[in-house]
Amino acid sequence: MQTRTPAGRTGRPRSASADAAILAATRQALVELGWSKLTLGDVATRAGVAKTTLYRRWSGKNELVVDAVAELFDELSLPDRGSLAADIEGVVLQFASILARPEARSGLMAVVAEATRDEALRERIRASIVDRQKRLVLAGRSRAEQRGELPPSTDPEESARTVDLIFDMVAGAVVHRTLVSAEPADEAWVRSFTRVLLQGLAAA
Amino acid sequence: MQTRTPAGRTGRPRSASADAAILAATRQALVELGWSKLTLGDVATRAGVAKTTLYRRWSGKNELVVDAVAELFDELSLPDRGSLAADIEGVVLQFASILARPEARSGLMAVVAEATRDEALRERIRASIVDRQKRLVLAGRSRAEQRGELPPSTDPEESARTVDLIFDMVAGAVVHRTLVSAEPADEAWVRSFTRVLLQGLAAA
DNA sequence: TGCTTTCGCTACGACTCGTAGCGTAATGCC
DNA sequence: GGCATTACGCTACGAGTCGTAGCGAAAGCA
Repeated sequence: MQTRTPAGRTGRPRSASADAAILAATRQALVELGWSKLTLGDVATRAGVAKTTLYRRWSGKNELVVDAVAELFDELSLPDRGSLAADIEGVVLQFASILARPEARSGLMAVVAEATRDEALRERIRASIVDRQKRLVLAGRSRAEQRGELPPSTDPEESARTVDLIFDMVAGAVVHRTLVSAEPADEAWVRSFTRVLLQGLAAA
Repeated sequence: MQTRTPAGRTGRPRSASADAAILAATRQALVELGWSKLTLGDVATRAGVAKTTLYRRWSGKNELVVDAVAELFDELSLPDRGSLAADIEGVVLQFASILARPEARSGLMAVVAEATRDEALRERIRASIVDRQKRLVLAGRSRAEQRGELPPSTDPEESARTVDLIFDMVAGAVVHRTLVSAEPADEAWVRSFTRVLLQGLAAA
């Protein structure tokens, strides 16, 4: 993923199956060993490639794990469940089920931690994980506006800020619940969360 | 912090100043090196103690950093600002200013990541950081109830669940905003956040 | 058939880890 | 004051990981 082989390029092309094998091996190693005990040499062995092959494609552990984890979030979708509340509950449950998987838990938090001191890594995470999933917030809002559950957005800048805020609130709450409080984000919790998010604390 | 010298104990007592020096050195190393490049040998040198002394008190890097970071959150307080909204805004801004410090950013996320595979570490984090700050949510609610801004809580179990939910929403949103989105949780953001938290998305 | 790039393999110096062993320093108990 | 006990600083050690270099073979393209 680091440097795709350009189209008009001479020489032996990089093996596409090696990429897939390496990313899968990375996730498997995250499950069995966790972030700190994961070594690139071990990943290479699991994937059946040489360590040097791995270093030719990824500059280090951080970048590799970002790519391995990013794929997990692509399965998120926003099926139409009839109401804004139901739509939110649905996608939050999906998000929670991904975060419940050990390869996502240990990998995601670790790269975020590393990203606090690495601007390029932060950008990579934002591009390949965060921004890609903001589509869900946008889709949910436009659907709610069509239903009349939310007033149509006017100011585009204000609108973008709101999307960011919602995303931070939803993703942040689920992550904190799952990883810090270490309690499951189950249906009961998701219902309570959605109620507060939509109607506020005062209404409860 | 690991094993305080019991009262009626013979032999040379552990140096209390060494504890403080080690924790301060750990925070300094977190600022300069970040989590992944922080080594216990380096921390020992910075603190002016032998590496073996450090290992006698903490079993590893994880436990040491938890203790070093936990101290940062003890300065949180909940001054009475007159209304629930103002109280929340105040404490969220304090929390954001702590998370803006590099020693908190890189240290906290990293130990949370490690804790996904270490039950004892998770418990240590909960005891020394998370649960200790839930007092803020409790204080804010009881103050709001006295003001009449919130209905008095009846069912104690339901009440405890709500406290946990609020805590996950507040802490999660600030952490996500600061560390993942990498945008400052400034006054404008905090005001928007508080408005959604109290009145809900539908009202906005 | 040449040219180019990737591949697997081996080997390497540099570094960190966590522990052990030693002699010394500081305290409580008799 | 002397003794037992524990903490301390220091040094050294094997084990493991890091990221890179060099090699010959393989796989594409002109």
